[in-house]
Amino acid sequence: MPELPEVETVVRSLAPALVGRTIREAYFPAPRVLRDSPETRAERLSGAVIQAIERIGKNILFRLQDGVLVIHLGMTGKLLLNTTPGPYARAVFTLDQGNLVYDDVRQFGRVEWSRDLPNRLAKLGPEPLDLPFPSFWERLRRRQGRIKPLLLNQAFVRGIGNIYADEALFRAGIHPRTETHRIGRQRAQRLHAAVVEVLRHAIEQRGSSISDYVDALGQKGTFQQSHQVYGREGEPCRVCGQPIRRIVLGQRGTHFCPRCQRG
DNA sequence: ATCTATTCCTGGCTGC
DNA sequence: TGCAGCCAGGAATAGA
Repeated sequence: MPELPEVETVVRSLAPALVGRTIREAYFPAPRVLRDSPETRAERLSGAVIQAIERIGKNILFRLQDGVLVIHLGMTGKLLLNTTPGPYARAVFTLDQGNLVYDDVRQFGRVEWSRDLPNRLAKLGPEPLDLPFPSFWERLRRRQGRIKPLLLNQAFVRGIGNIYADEALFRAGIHPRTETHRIGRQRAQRLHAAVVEVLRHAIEQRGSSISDYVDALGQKGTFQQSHQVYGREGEPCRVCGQPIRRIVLGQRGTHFCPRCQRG
């Protein structure tokens, strides 16, 4: 599952190879990834020079002269450099040197061209690694509901997904079902620090490879080895030995330690 | 406006 | 061994 650390790793692995390259041809074997973006046409992309590559939350932005190409990896999306397109290639960009293949088994991802920044990106919350605690606290105080779904809400902060929400809550010692208004300033401070710490650490480890995540060079991340709760149902907590529990919260699998994380 | 449930999609499990 | 049926989940969308 590509979340902020995985997408950041993909961007870092793409940038040296792609900045300055020209897209010669764009081909979409599975137009579903274009969703309802009729303006994303191969003719428009042909001849475009990639000026910069950035990450906004979980989105990858390719800055072109006259617009921007936005790719969201969804659940199983991969951007691969210089490979032969396989059966799940959904978009293929032939470059002046090499190629770039967007591969996505489940087609939850999307590829979208836009002249300006798409509106849905403008609606996203701030980057969690660029959000000082006082702003985080201000935003948190204005919200209702349980804390885990809020962390997943991209309008609250952008880039956190199911893995890092669970991992951050464990590190902060907060039960995922905790009502947001019951989190005081001190616990909020612990949560803010935990989010920053877990994301930074995961980026250093080049992300988590749970099922099939790899970067643009096909390399796996190693942060899954540092997971404290995600994917560890029934295994002993690394802090207290209590078995890790899994519940469904906000329609998402949620992992936590019943002893270390209290409501 | 804000929160919650549903839908999309398919490889890989599980269990009979 | 084979196969039906379920599961994973990001985010757009609809409903409360």
